[in-house]
Amino acid sequence: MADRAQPRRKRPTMIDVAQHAGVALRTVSRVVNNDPTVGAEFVNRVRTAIAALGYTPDERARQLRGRRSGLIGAAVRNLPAGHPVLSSLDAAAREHGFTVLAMATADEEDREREVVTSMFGRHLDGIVLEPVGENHQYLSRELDAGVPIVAFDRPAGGITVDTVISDNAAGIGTAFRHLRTHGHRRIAYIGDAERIFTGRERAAAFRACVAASGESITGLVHPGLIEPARIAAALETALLGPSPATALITGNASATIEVLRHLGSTAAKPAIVGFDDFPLANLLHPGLTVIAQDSDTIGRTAIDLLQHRIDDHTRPVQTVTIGVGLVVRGSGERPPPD
Amino acid sequence: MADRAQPRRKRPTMIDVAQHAGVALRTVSRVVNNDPTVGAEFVNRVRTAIAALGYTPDERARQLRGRRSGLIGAAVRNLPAGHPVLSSLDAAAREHGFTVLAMATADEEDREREVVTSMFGRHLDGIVLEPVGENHQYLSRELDAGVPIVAFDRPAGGITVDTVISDNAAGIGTAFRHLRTHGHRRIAYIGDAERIFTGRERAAAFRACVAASGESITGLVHPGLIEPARIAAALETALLGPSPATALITGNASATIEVLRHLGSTAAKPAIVGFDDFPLANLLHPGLTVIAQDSDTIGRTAIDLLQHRIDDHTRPVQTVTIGVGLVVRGSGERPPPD
DNA sequence: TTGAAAGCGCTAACAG
DNA sequence: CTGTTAGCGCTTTCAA
Repeated sequence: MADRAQPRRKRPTMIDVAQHAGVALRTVSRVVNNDPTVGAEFVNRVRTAIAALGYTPDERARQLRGRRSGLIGAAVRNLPAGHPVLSSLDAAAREHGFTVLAMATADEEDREREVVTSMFGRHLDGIVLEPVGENHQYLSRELDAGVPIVAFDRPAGGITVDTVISDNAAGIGTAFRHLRTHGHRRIAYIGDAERIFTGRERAAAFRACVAASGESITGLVHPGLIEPARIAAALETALLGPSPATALITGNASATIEVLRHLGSTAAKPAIVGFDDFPLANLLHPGLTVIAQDSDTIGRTAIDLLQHRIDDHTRPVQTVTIGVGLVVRGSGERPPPD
Repeated sequence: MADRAQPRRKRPTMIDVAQHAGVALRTVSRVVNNDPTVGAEFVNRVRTAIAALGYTPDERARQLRGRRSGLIGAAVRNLPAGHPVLSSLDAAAREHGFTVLAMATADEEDREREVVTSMFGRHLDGIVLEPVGENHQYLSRELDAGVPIVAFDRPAGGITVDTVISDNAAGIGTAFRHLRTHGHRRIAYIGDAERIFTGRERAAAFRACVAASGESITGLVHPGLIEPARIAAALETALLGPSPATALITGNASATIEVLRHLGSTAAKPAIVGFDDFPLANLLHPGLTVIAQDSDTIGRTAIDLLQHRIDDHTRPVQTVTIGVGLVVRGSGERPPPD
């Protein structure tokens, strides 16, 4: 509380430091940037003055003069709710000497645009984007200007950028075969809407699996919004029809949770393999068998691609597909009722 | 892929736009900032030039000249792992016309300092901080300079700033009374280390509850690191001693999860009330009864305090305590064995 | 209503 | 090794 009321003191600038130390502006700049060609005596004087005045460099001015900012923008859907990739992005970026500046797109296209535009305006060293929607043409100008951009989780539409995605088809295939191995013939899929890239890919892969198995697909595929009523209806169709499913594949973590919630108030005990792992999946009874994305590798790969693009903006654009794993915990190994 | 190889085109500046439109620099600036005192004809010419060149203002230069940045920094422990407050911070900030720039402190003091210093250097409009460690004296200079800072979840040590915290003592009290009401006499606490503020507050509140109840406290209070071995040992002491506990209060979400995990491989079925709610708490059997923090109100309050501080940097510093709630789901209503 | 010129705080050429 | 001098791209006095 001390002196909050005193006249807002102006922050000292490099000039103030130079005067205080009795040296030229340039010398202060050299000391601040650890230029080795400064005499020990001068370094000392400047350091003392900096400490005395409490000087901190103004990043805005510094960068205006055209240095790298050391900042990578991460435009992600949500900041909080289980964004495992963001933490590995952050860790990997740190190892490359970058700081991650995260902003949420709230899964809205307009918001994404605002966020990314604001990042451009700040001249960050690069941008990692979890694209929302289908059209990212608005990025093409910056792309041409050489701004490094990497997309992850879903591709950016209408532009060609380095991209990191999970092997969704392989994941669905693995889940399907796992359930078949455990004796299931009627397997249903409940997942996200197909206007979302991952929802589309996973539903398509599932349809291909069913077709290859020779089963009739009727009543088995349920893409759509993740909301209680829709999920309840999908479950009813899948589990109570004339040729009911004995096993489920859920298309993402939200779908899994909604399905489990609904099943909790039901007698039905289908086998379940969920797409996406989540922290508490092993506390359930039985534990939830999942297809786990390798979020750590996704994050690291995104940063690697960005670093390469920063180093050479002419290198060929690359799409990297990251493998997924099956984590067996019990829910996917329940046999079908005889 | 089109033309990635072409010579990196320089981004157009305001001067380029002015030349292209055949007007003065100042006029372009006026148009960009929606200054109404510009002739319609000029506005048109400038707008056309902007579109033709794909001009975007350079925020760095803009802010260097001393405007508000519209950015609020959020220095939080982790970006991903269940940070509910961050999302409400983001939402509330947006309503105030701010964008949240989130950076992770990784719960390391040095890292926090780096992050916050970098935020200062960027001259953000304010900073919301989840403090790490005990000493935040290094902030006092900026504080005196009038930079608005708000702490949440834990107080910042050694400085006086607006603060938002949950009513930890009330939460523990509620949990304790709830378990007593359900017949428990021996209630144990397993929580975070006491060098952490919330760990300290909750353990202290728990001790006070036990003392008030007249029970002996021996073997009941277990603060410390959240790691399997320590939790296992604590559980053993609490549940298998000469006067065993029949109910548990866990000090935070990590502790709860570790406790549940351990109990899963055990015959013991104590009643449990966890501090902190988490997404899947209601999928467990029985559902987990928790003390839930009001993260939404915490986030909104932090932004409100920041806004007020921005509007008037002389106003008295304020600490706001946010109430917590009891969510009954089953685990906390188990009776003690007779 | 529009324009010319002076900086914001800093780094980068170029001299001394 | 150190100092002087231009700007970076923009906003802002102050004139026209």
